[in-house]
Amino acid sequence: MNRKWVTMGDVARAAGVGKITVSRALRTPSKVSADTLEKVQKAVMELGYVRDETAGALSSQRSRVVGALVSTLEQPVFASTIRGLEEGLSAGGLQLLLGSTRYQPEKEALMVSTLLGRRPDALVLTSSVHTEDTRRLLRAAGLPVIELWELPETPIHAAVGFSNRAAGRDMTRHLIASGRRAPVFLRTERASDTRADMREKGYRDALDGRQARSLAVPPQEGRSGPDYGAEGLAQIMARWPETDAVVCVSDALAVGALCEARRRGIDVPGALAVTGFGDIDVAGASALDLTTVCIDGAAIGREAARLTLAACDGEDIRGTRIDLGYQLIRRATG
Amino acid sequence: MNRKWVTMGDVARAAGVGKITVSRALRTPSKVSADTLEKVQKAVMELGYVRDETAGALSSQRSRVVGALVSTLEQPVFASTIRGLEEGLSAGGLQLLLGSTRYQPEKEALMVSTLLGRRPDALVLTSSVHTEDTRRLLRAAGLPVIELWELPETPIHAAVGFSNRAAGRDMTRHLIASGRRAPVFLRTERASDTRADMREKGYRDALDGRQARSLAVPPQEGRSGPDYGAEGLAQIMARWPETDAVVCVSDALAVGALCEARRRGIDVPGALAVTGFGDIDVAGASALDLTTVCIDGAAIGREAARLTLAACDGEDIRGTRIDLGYQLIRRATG
DNA sequence: GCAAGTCATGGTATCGATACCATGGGCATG
DNA sequence: CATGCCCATGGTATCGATACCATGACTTGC
Repeated sequence: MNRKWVTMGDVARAAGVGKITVSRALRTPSKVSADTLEKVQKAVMELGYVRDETAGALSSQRSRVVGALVSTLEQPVFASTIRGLEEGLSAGGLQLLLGSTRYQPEKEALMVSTLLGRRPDALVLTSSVHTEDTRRLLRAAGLPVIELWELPETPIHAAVGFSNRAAGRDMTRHLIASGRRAPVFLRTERASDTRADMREKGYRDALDGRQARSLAVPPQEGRSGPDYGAEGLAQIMARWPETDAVVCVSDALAVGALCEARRRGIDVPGALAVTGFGDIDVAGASALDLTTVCIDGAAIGREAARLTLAACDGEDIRGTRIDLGYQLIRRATG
Repeated sequence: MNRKWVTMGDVARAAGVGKITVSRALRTPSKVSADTLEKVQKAVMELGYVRDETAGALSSQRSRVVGALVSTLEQPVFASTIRGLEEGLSAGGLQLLLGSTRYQPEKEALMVSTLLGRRPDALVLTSSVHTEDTRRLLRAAGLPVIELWELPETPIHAAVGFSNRAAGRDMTRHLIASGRRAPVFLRTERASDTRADMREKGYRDALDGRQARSLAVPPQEGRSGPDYGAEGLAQIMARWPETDAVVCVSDALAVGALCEARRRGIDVPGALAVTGFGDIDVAGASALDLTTVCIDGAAIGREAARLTLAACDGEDIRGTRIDLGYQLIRRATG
């Protein structure tokens, strides 16, 4: 394999100018005369030159890379968030370096450290609960950090999201207001899924003294959200037969729970309400028609990109908290 | 914001050794005595040192970064592919730099060029049809390129995937074998979605002379797969009332088509079969129970990672074509 | 008409880590 | 005991682009 790259020096020689002029022509064309700009562009085209951003990052101390960490990409709303983020960043000339923690808190510090090795200009974390190791790393690095999907009271620097707790509370209140007496919260068991924790807290808020019941299905390799939902519903009905509503932590679980309920001949929504979270694309399909909470993942990503660009422009974003809210979508299942 | 990073020189001073020894202690610990290794590690911990991979990449001419390009992350199987890829790469000490083309062919060359700016050690492209610009860039860069999700006759270097055409053909044949006479192919209209093109070709192969009918719904901002599926079904029934099967290019479309059919009181699968593609997690849920083609996206990603690591180790991967196949999942809708 | 200022351009040092070569100590071998 | 080799370590040049400062040409204003 050919391992020779054309360098800025080659371009400079071909164009008959100094290297630095080539650099300016590409980075800040306004600082170069129209004449030389043209010569440089011609040489760039002819040689097929692609600037080495790594070298540029080293000398300018600005990498034009933003590191992002998500728990998983396989939840569609996170994928949308990343899309929004990537669109916004690339419009501003920044690139995205992606890592995933797979809900393992001990991986977070490791991944942050790996990302920091690339000297990103900012970091976007899709989570707001961090280990002490992670916090130490972030403090030492001293770069802008933007947290997504939750709104901590005191973000590290800035946060974009909505209140998972309020969303869980509103959904549960809605169920109670429409006559449900014994709603149960259904989730998967994950040590560091604080978004799920907050939704569950919201559920408990709404119950306010009444009996709160929560079931957490342990995740297993090779099984999917709907599997857990189906299994969870079976366990719930076995343990608490009087249950008349299941508040699921995600749409995937809700779809599984809903189908399992129907399979057992339980009348939904007559005898049992089932609600989800996220409003995935199939949630509104008429065979499911799931009552859920709609989150605009792409908007969260876009807003995060906007903040990131501002921070990279030197703006002080500390203390910014942007609440993008959520929307309770009432459909057929509750 | 603090913009000062601890350097290798700082660590060397603190540990009382030379910089180069620190480099070796971190990169190839076996080449350093146990004694100095310990001293270096202690200094690293105390100073909170994180190696600057950018600088390392510049001097070693190996970035330990792999660029990946996908059409979209919002299709769950691509998300799984990326997960598999990322898991495999990070196990081998490589990082993933991600870009997305959003099905716009003219964006591909731009994105490839942007990725090449980071001097990746290899490139993974989730597509096999490239513009001439892209091919020129790849040739000039001369790095290993791995194509996913399709199996071109002559891959640039290596390819991992399955035959979309065979999958489309098998699904259609299955429908014909079970007595369907007038299957219609339903897809979204995207200029460069060659995977959809190949599935459609397979559909035509299976019809072999009989009348092939295909409907392409134009994509619009803010609408989702199920929307297109529902709309597509409506148009199909209006234009070709005798249709007794709809072969959808994706599960998301199939869910929409299925629900729309039911809403119209069409008996599925009695009067109409509906099939999908991808086996998304909710496809198997009993309310849908969709007949579809299952693709192991994560396996494609893992296999791609394996090849990438081999290529980075200097192995010649040219000509490798790995067919991971697919599985026709027969459920209730056809 | 001359000082002051602006603009385009180039030279050189620098960013932080690694490759390459050099060096010196310790050990085995004859 | 001398030779030779290996191992651990360090010095210096280098990767490719940019920051900073300098230079010279040319314009502007009184």
